[in-house]
Amino acid sequence: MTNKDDNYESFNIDDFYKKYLNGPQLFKKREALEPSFVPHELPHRDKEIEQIASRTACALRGDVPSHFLIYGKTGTGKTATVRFVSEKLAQYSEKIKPWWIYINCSIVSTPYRILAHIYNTIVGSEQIPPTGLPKDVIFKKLLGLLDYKIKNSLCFLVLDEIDLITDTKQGNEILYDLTRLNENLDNCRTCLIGISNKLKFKENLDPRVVSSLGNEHITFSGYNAKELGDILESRAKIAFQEGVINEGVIRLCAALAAEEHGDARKALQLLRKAGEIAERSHNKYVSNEHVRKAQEELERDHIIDYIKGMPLQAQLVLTSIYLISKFPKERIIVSGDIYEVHKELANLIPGVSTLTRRRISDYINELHSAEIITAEKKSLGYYGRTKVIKLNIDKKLLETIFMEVNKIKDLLNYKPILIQKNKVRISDSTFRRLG
DNA sequence: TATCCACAGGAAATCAGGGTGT
DNA sequence: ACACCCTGATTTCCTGTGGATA
Repeated sequence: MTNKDDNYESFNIDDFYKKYLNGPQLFKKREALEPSFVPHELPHRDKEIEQIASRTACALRGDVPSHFLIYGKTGTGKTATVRFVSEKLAQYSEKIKPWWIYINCSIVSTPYRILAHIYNTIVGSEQIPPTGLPKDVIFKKLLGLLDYKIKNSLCFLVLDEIDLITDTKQGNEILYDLTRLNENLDNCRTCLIGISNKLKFKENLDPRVVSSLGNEHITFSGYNAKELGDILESRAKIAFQEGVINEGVIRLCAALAAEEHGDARKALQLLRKAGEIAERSHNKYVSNEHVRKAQEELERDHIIDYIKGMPLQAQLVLTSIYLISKFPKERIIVSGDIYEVHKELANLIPGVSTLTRRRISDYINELHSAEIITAEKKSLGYYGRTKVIKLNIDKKLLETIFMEVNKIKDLLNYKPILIQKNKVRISDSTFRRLG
């Protein structure tokens, strides 16, 4: 929920709704632009559809496909293609239709929950509680259920964003267990399909898992601008009223999304947001200007959501960085400074504990990979090895975000002791001298 | 050339909070 | 009531390290 629009001195909701209803209606079916929408056709994924179809086709003859992996960056149609093929496969399955169970590892992220999710999906209710039982008990229950409920048939287990669980020992273990499920089953067979955004995720995969899962894989490449244009066009026809979208708008959305890695999700988001902006400003059609605004807003929204969704301690780490960078004097921010300032801030808020260096270091890394800050490892010789941190986002934007976070808004004018005393770990001149 | 700074970051352990079946 | 389980956040313990300095 964003409430940018209701910050007026007095907002009249009745007028607003009346005006809204009388305004132009641009959308016909907005869902067609959502990431979860599975279209009837998937332009420019013929090769990929064919590969997945041929890997899984033996299911039609009662054979068991071997496990496989799918690689490709976000918005290249991996999940949509799998869903598309699964529906087609069901159409052609004469006797018993195979089961398809989708597991999104960004949500269902622990071994216990993966097992519970599979079990609960098959029985159709929450029979396994969210926590409390031993894992092996659930595993045995699941084996029994598969043999009983999916008798003489096949169950596809699709693990989306599988790379999110392979960085831990437990994650690897559950994958190993899942790949060997068939050895413990009598009547039912399973096929594992792993979907990953990261190409190099195999690196921290258990070699035993690689051998049964990773030998075969399908790669989805990004769409180029023309292909994105085709996708947008076919979706726009479903989503918008006639005449709302012109070709230039589509080309612009496609070009902007192609600049990333050919991300269709991004292209669709852009188009949807542009439509919303046009509607909000009572325009009858979408213009290039709306698209550019949409891009800005999406970027902003993304940052705002991310920061607001961070745990308080992470927000405090970011606040520390903000406070150090706020004071006019150019200075180098290093991890040690952040640790000190965070300690001060944590002591100012009741019920918040200070963290160890180790933990702060993890938060710094997280902020770096979210591209909110840049943290560059630097060796300063006799002055040690540290990370040099820079704030990547606009300070004003950060202020407005933090003004809405109760525990933090009062800290925004706090002057950290190391600023007060003008303590500098590594002086600017030293830093410059060392390059 | 040995030393030493100021951390980085991996692995395992711990803790609190929420749960289980008996 | 009890022993035991899972999870997520964090701590503890630890080894590693690039390069200016003595």
